[in-house]
Amino acid sequence: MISERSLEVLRVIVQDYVASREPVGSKSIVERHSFGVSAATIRNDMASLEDEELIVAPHTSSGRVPTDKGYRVFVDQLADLRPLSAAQRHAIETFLGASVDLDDVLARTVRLLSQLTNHVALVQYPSLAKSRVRHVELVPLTARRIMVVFISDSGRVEQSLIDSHADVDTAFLADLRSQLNSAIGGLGLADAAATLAVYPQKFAPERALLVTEVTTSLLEQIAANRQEKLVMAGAANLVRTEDDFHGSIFPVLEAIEEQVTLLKLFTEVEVDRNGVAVSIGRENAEFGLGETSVLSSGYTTAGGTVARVGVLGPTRMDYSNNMAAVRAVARYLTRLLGED
Amino acid sequence: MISERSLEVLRVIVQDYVASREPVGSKSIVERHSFGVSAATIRNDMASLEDEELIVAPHTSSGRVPTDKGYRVFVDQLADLRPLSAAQRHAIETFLGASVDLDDVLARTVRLLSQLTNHVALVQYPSLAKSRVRHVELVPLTARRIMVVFISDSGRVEQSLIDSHADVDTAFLADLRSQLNSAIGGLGLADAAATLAVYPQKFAPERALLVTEVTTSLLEQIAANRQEKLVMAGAANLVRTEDDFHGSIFPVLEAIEEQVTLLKLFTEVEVDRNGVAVSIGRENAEFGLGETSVLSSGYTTAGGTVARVGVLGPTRMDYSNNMAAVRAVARYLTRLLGED
DNA sequence: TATTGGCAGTCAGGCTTGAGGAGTGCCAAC
DNA sequence: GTTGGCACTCCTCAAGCCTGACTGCCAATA
Repeated sequence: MISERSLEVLRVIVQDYVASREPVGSKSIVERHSFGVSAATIRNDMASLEDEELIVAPHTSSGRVPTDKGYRVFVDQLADLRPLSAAQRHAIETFLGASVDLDDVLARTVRLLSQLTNHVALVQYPSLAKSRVRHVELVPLTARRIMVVFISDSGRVEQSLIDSHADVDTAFLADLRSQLNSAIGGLGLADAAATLAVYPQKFAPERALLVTEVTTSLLEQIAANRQEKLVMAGAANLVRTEDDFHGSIFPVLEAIEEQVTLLKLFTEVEVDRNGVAVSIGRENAEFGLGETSVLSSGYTTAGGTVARVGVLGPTRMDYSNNMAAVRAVARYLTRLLGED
Repeated sequence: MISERSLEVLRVIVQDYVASREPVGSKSIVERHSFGVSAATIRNDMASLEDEELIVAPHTSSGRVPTDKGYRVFVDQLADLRPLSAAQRHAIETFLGASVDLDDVLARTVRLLSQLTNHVALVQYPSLAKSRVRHVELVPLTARRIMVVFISDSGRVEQSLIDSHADVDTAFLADLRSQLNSAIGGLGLADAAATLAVYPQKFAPERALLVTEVTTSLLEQIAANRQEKLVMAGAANLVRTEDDFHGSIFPVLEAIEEQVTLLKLFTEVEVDRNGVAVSIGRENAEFGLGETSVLSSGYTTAGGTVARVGVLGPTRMDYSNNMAAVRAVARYLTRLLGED
């Protein structure tokens, strides 16, 4: 059984190690914190923490370092989210408040978050998969060329061009547009796709070809964009913390560019009591990220779709501060995009 | 005066140094290449190359390493663009050929180029500033909300939403749309902006407010997007080549995320006889990129606007191969986007 | 005049050694 | 349960030494 004081020892070990980058020993603990007991007693506590595999000694007779499990206990039980400073809050509001469209908001968000935490920041675009059709627009550009625009209620806009087989009847196109909108407007993407698949059948043969061209284009947009999208910033911070990675940061950078990996990580992890999900070290080993931790939180758009925003850094990071930053940014995003 | 053979010696020094990462000495040169003279003779040649500051010895009694000036001479006079392998050509065609819209093409391009060269690849979006208005679309979404879409002839599409002061008259909106298109369709952006600025004056007071809202939104889109855009991939390669950077790669990664810097570099450099611009080492010092080289080439879109595509890596890189890759990709891009 | 072989001098990098220091584990005493 | 003390372990750093690689110069040669 782990005593109350032992957990307190774990807390200061995590804190001191994160701050100093050096294994922390019993003596330095009694010097820097007022436990009211001697170093020998701390040593006994450390021995039981080591039995529980919460800390480990890199080599005989060195100070101790938290294990992944130790960080886990720290995050779950010991860390209190340090509230952001007034300056930080102010930065969030002024920096994000100034943005206009969705692309802009998310681009600013990653930059801001990477600066707040000094780590790599990630933002997931609102999922198209879970959102609904807000509007479809067909625009004749030239005699045969049509632009097809698809707008979801999460604010994403996709467009593509089609070159029709024959000259386009503008009046019919306007008609088709409004028909399409009443047919699939408001539907979820899966339903919309199902509807679109059989849609051309209703039309006379001479029209069906054009309609098929349009619906095909829409289906492609829906399908191609089921795949999620991610924005990233602050890769330079990885280099700064390079020493925290036992091997090279090469695989980490690779994993980051391979967005699929991160999206999976982002979506798999469960949110804790603070609304922040934390995945630590070896928990990410399958992704080539065995020495990194990922913090993430969700934000909600007007359409009610949820996406994630988070931070990735070495296991040895300041969880208190970073969790608070992630949570604050996610909340602000929800406020900004939700009232839309 | 530099003899013909001395230049040949410079060539093999560059080649061997790029390949081996080690300073190259006179002995290894005669071993690996058939100059038909002795090491002592090569030493004399190397002495004159050193007088001209084309090579330098990192320390007394070590082999020589090319200087920035040496690389410059190599690139300008000695490098022949090694043609791409059949596999590489094939990769370009299949990988880029499969893409659909502009975003997709450019996203694939950077990834491809970074794989072909094993360095950081960069692609600049076709400049909005030099392009023309292809089409403007106004879409009523709800009673008061309008989506404004702006399409340039370079293929870029921008959109934003406006919340109108009052309910929107749909018929008038359709009318306004066609009027706007005939007013600014085909104009360059500067002209379009000038026209839009005074456009609302033509309307009756009860209409002017709505028109102003629309034109303001369009002007914002034009203004906000004069600023260029850049896509990047392959940052992990920087880490792989970390040893080539005397200091840290931190400032390099920072400079890369600071797109303004790169855009300046991209546009300032002049193209050489091969259609590839090369900026070497200290030539980039002002950008914090004193140890990197940037290769770039231009591509042209249907609208005739020119943008750049390129590669960034350590000064010690395989110029022959990389210049060829950049050129090939740029040419393919021109073919792909030009026929649009 | 261009080239060559030889030789002395220089320096980086790797290896070994030894001293110093930090921290533990254990034990006997409180 | 807590404490002080002591022996032990192992990292870190600096110093010293050796080896190998390469140059620069010179006198001889074609």
